[in-house]
Amino acid sequence: MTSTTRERIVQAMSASIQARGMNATGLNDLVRDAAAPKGVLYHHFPGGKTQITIAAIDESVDRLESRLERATERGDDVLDALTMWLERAAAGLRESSFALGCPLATVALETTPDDRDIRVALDAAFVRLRGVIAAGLQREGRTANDAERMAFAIVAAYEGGLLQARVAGQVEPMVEACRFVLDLMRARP
Amino acid sequence: MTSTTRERIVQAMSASIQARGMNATGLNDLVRDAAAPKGVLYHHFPGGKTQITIAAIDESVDRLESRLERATERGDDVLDALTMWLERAAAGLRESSFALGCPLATVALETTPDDRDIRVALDAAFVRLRGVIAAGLQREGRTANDAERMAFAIVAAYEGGLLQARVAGQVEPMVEACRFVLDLMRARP
DNA sequence: GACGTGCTAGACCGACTGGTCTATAGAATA
DNA sequence: TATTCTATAGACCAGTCGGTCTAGCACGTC
Repeated sequence: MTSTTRERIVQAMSASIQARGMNATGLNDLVRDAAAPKGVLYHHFPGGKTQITIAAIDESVDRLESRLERATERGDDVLDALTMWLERAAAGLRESSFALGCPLATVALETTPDDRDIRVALDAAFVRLRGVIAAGLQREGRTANDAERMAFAIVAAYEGGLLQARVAGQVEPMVEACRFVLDLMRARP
Repeated sequence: MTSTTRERIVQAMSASIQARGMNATGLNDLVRDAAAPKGVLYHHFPGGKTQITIAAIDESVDRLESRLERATERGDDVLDALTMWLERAAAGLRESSFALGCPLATVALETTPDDRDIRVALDAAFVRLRGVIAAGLQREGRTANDAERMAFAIVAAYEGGLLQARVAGQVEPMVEACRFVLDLMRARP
């Protein structure tokens, strides 16, 4: 086993959130998937399920952010880079038989305003992802204001399209929604 | 009590899904909110929690569809009508202190492909809502293809924006994302 | 070797879950 | 009045939940 117990637990949580969501993920499932005994949860995550969820969010956004940075900083047109990202996301969704979604969005809809710590982590996560997109757009001459608004819209189209695609069992809702938004943006400098 | 026991249970489920999601809603919560004894669940919903969830989805989409039809069939410009809808949604979100979301999206992210019946109900729900929007756009001269694509994008922007707004604790992500998409569409005949 | 420390290991807990059961009240039909 | 059907009513069930506990193992450092 190359990874630490703690890492395996966080990864199991991320994966299960993508497929089933936070509330449908039991701590027993987690220790089974991570091949760990129950007690390690108490040791590594004294904050309980909330702490594991936040760790999974942080791990997910780290991964997403670096992939997004790599895609948008390659010098090509940012909107083209996002279109390619979209194609790969669609392929991945189909490969998973429409089982896997975005872990951030799923947890977002499972929380109430009382889950303060989780929502703070989620908000910070979306701020970072939008920041990468907006930075790329600004590098291409968009104003800070325009870039931020476009980032809102791009992330929204992706999350909202993905959600419709999963229940439809086909990628079209996600692909069409995102492509439509990206094309309109391209047409308007 | 003006409504039937069955209706009160379905409404309690809809409301709780909006706030907490399906998995965080216990059957005990439901019968408490509906002021009903446990046994009525067995009687009215022999299909268990799944059947209650589907009934809540159907009830929600009936309500949403009729409101959306009323808004888009008034003869005004459809995109203007949707902008007004957006303003009201933003006001409602703020009023709820960012507690209430879309019941369809929440359940969508809590289900797996194994939850076939629920996903079928959700897909049908989104098809109906997109259908109302696309019909309005076609009445204004858009082609069927364009109208459908625009409906994908509008619903996606709404759901994705709402999700970001809830964790951010401010309406901007939803308002900016939707307004941006609607404005771009207006600029392109 | 003794000791402290970081971590593994799994038994165990009360609370709660979705779901089932039987008893019965009330209205409609015979 | 007798019977039937629909719906209410709440006790009850096995299973699972998140979480806690103590025991012990493999390390270093004194």
